[in-house]
Amino acid sequence: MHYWLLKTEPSELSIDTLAERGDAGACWEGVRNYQARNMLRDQVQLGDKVFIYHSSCAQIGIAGIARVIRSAYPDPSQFDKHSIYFDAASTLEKPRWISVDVCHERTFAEIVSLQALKANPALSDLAVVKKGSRLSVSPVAADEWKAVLKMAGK
DNA sequence: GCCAACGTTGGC
DNA sequence: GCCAACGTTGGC
Repeated sequence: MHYWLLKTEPSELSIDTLAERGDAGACWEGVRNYQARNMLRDQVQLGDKVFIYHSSCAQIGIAGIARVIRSAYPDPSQFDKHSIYFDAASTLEKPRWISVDVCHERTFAEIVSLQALKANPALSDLAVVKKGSRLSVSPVAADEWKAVLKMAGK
């Protein structure tokens, strides 16, 4: 099992919205970066745990935990002409973009802020604390996972 | 709204 | 294949 960090703008899909979906979970769609796509396709596995990170918002940071309930499959939004994620160059036979499904596991009592993440020396390698990091999917080491849980309390 | 960092595009 | 121009991301 591996750990990941998934970025989302809460106005698009927040940890609260994810919680409302319950066991059905949500499709993690709209990843349009090849490096992130490759990780979704090749490495993210059923049962993996992910941190849900809120970006571009009032409270930036890790908001909670979700679990992968369906591994790599073609991102439906690439075929949807009405979606902002529509990609005319992608075909059913050769889909270009990949989704996974995740379901909510836990919302932290308080968001573990980016500031706090940056202040923790144990997390200096976390992609999200690095300047210019734009990957929407990034790996989290087991000890980093534990360190964040500790910061979240309990 | 600003701007640094990064990714993609396209002319050559 | 190089690289300048452009677009996007995302923290501040």
